[in-house]
Amino acid sequence: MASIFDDANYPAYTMSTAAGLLGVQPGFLRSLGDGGLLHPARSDGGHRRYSRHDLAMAERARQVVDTGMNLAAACRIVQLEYEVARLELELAQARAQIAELTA
DNA sequence: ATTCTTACA
DNA sequence: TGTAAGTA
Repeated sequence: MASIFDDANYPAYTMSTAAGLLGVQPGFLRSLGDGGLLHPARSDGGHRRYSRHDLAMAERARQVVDTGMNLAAACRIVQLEYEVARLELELAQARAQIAELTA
């Protein structure tokens, strides 16, 4: 049985844990939020709580920054990459549905 | 005891 | 950039 702790969207990681796992500074993670790429959940006291999905996005952003992009550009690029991936999936599903209906 | 967040200077 | 005050 699936637990909410298995959900990639469950906000399980504190700032220091997330930064440690990714090998980045806390400030980098925070700036990804300012750049509109991440919207981490908050604890009752206002501390950021990152999900595995947040971590995956942050990791990709780090890669893009490493290629020389500034932070704002990296946030935009990763955001667009994510949207393209989502649209590709949606297109594939739509095509599969068409194939089934026209069979 | 230390880290994290916001606010403000 | 740095400090302060409240959290976790």
